[in-house]
Amino acid sequence: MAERAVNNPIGTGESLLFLTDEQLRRGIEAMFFAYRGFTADPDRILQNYEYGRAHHRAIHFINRTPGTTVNNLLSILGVTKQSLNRVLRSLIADGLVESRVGVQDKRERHLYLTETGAKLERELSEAQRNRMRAAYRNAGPEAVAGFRAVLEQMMDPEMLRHFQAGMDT
Amino acid sequence: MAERAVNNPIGTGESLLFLTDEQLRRGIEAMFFAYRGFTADPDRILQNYEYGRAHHRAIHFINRTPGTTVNNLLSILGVTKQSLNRVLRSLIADGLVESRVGVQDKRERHLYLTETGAKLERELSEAQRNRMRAAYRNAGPEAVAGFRAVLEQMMDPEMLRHFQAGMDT
DNA sequence: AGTTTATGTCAGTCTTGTTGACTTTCCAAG
DNA sequence: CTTGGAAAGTCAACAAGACTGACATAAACT
Repeated sequence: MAERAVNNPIGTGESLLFLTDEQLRRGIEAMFFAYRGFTADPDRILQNYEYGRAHHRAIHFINRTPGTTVNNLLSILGVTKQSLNRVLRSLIADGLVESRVGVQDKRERHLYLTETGAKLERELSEAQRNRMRAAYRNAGPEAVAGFRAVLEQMMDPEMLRHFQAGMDT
Repeated sequence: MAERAVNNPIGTGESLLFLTDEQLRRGIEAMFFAYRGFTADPDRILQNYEYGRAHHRAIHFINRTPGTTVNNLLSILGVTKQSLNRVLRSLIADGLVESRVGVQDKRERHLYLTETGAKLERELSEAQRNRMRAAYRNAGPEAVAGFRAVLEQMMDPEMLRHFQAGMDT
């Protein structure tokens, strides 16, 4: 087994993985450089609106789960409520997000995109999807499955929970 | 073709890719959540040293290419020199990085990790490699190849250049 | 000699994260 | 029923790390 592994460092067959520090380092740098590309297009667009990445994240997840509460958004984004609040305040003031007091629990605020908010969301996600689509196409179908599998394994358990929660919506 | 594509959205066979916005959205969120996991361990460690992610990045690439110049580091990291300078200044002051005046071109500063710097680098990269290794193992060999292929496709051309430059070192 | 390049620094701003203190609302134990 | 704590959200102040712009120095190039 050890011998086969040496001959097939990251073989595609039935061999086990034999991973050198060097190969792992390349994976790490791939993540670093790719994430830059991943955020580049939305970042460019956001400058025209005087918003930042934090606004993009809020808009994305409010769009994914309309009516989500501030608290739920907090645990998804992993920031403090004060930090998120500043972002939400500006989005609400600018009329991109609507905040409705909860019916059952009046402490909660349920968040929705307005038509303006949905329009920005589409502009941002279209740019990001175009890049993702191009990457998927050029890499091929098997690569996409592998990409998703490794990324899932890289998540912390709670992040994985949030990720999978978005599957059944 | 359209029919087969519908039946095999991201088939592994000879079918072309048929990508719904929903599938692309999952890929986008996978990147978001996975990047958090990717940086979680180093971030935790860095708190003990009163450093941030910016210091980690500098340390990583100085370790990858010892003797690199400030200018080269700038184009890899994609930040302004003022921003990088603040980070380098503190690392040099704390004795983790050494800056040597260039021999041929005395305007250049060549950067090296000291023994202390190399020690922190090992601590950080070990944590990050462990996570990457675990993700690779759980996802399997074919997944790793796909992961790398998609990430490369996601990079901007200049990032890809820097990424590939690190292959032959 | 004059220009460009590589680096460093000062000052000021912006985004986005943090902690601390506060209000409103809900719920449950006495 | 009341009261005290927990939960959700808001306001204020601060810190890290990015940015721009201006300027300085030294070395290299033309």
